[in-house]
Amino acid sequence: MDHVDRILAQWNNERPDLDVGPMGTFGRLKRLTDHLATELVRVYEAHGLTAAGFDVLATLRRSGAPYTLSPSALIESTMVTSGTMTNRLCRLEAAALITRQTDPKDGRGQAVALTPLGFELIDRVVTEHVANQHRLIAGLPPELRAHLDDGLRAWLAAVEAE
Amino acid sequence: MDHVDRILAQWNNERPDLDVGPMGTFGRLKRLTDHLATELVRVYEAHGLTAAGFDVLATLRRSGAPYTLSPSALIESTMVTSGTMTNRLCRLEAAALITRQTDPKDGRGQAVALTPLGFELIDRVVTEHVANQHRLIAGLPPELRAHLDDGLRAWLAAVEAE
DNA sequence: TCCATTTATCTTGACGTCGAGATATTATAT
DNA sequence: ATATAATATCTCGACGTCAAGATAAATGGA
Repeated sequence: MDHVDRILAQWNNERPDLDVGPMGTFGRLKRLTDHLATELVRVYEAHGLTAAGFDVLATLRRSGAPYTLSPSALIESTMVTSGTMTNRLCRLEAAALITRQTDPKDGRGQAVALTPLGFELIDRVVTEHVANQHRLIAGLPPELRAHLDDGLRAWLAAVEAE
Repeated sequence: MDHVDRILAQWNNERPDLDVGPMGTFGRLKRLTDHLATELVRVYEAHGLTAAGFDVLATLRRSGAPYTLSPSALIESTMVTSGTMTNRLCRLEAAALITRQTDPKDGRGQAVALTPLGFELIDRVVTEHVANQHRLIAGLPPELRAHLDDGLRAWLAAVEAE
């Protein structure tokens, strides 16, 4: 009988006509994600980064040398709008963690690249980030974790298939 | 080999020193939650509500007659800050979906109550919302869904136990 | 060649959120 | 009784996000 169960019990009282079974799944998903996001942000902030900044720097870092992508590619990877990406890039550029140069081949395009400073920073933060994720998932027994992974993978595939 | 698997493969290439197994779980969790949130918002917006507004109205509705709670109780239920709740309540009050009255027993406190209009609205929206959740989870086979629920419940309990 | 269309990015305005601090009220200790 | 602490809510400023539209550059067809 956790927080979500109590919510479901309230709905069953007030709206017995509704089958609120799925609401339990959605509710735990959201609540869990919120908690985890809060914990992950701690590490970013300890290094002066936001989740948004981490997202961009990590995408550039894992893309491999020369750690350069177009804004469009970053938008695609991170699932945000172009306005959001412009804003993220402006802040990261101001912090000297990335550079922006116009593509000589296509005057419309930009090349976003990690600076040495940005590379150093994201490499350090990612190491801590992964350790943080290990810590946060440690409370979930391996078998349950495997089941969770199966469910997440299947559901995500179903949702993205549409 | 989904989107998240590709990210993990990139990290394995670039940072083979890191054990990024948990990142797969975190990544699918976030990606799935983002997709689902987008779908849920469709229903709210079809009725002129935001997710924030729905959250408050639903909390009041399921609390039962007289559909009245203090801002503090709403903050507790919805896991937002006091500033956020004040902002939400102002908007809902302006839309005539709730009323705010100072508690006669305690001059510091307020009583937030659904108006008849708010009650009507949230009852209609919740019905559609639940149907929407049924639709979104339909792509996940029952056995996988049961495993997912087990994992979510256990992990949430572990995270909230700290 | 030249105009219309498409593409890539940026701009703007509105909203939701948080954190820190302000204000008002009540509770408590002396 | 009074000062202090605790509580409930609100205010303010900053940030991240989105949607819609603006700008600039490349492409393609007549």
